[in-house]
Amino acid sequence: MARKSDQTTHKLGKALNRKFFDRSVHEVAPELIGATLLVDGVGGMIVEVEAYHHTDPAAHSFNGETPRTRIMFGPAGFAYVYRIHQVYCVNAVCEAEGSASAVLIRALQPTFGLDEMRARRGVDDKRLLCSGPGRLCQALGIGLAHNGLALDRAPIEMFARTGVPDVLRGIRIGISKAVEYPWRYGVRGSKYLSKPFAKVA
DNA sequence: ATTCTGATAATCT
DNA sequence: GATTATCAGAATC
Repeated sequence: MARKSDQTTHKLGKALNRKFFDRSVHEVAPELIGATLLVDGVGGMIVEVEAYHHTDPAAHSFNGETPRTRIMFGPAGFAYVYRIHQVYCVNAVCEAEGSASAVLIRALQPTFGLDEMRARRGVDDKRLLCSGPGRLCQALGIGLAHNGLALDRAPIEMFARTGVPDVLRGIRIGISKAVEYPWRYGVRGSKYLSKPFAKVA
């Protein structure tokens, strides 16, 4: 059921390499807004992310390395995938090896492979394809098999944004610790956010 | 538009 | 046995 508007693409910047991620999460997270994430050619523009720092009680890495969080303690530029309830979430590991910081990818604006995403998700509404960390993993076919994969090698591709979008900042969602840290970023007015941002003056 | 509840499984204590 | 960086559907404002 792809309509013409579904096939609209956006301009892709240069491919992101590991160097891009080897900086503070607080620099990388806002710059990922407007970038593009594809897995096997399916994906879209990132419209919402959250930063998790190793000094942050809400981060999985806060209490030290465990088998699950091993990837977060490795070098930057790799995918950390974990399961929560019945879905998966993807993160981009940032900063130097051992810093255990990552950016959670929370929502995409679907642009490539709409039909495949609809088939995997079992819904038709474009707004429900990738508007949430679990939804976008299902739409792109991401699972535990992707844990530890490099973000700059097949099947994963990431591209820089070509312009600077209007980026909003706010408090993170769905966590119970360090609730007040304003480390969520998103595109102002996007229809594809997992939740609207609270109004800010 | 906001709030709630149950599903369901790996991980850690 | 407790916890969880979620989702969908239902109920209520």
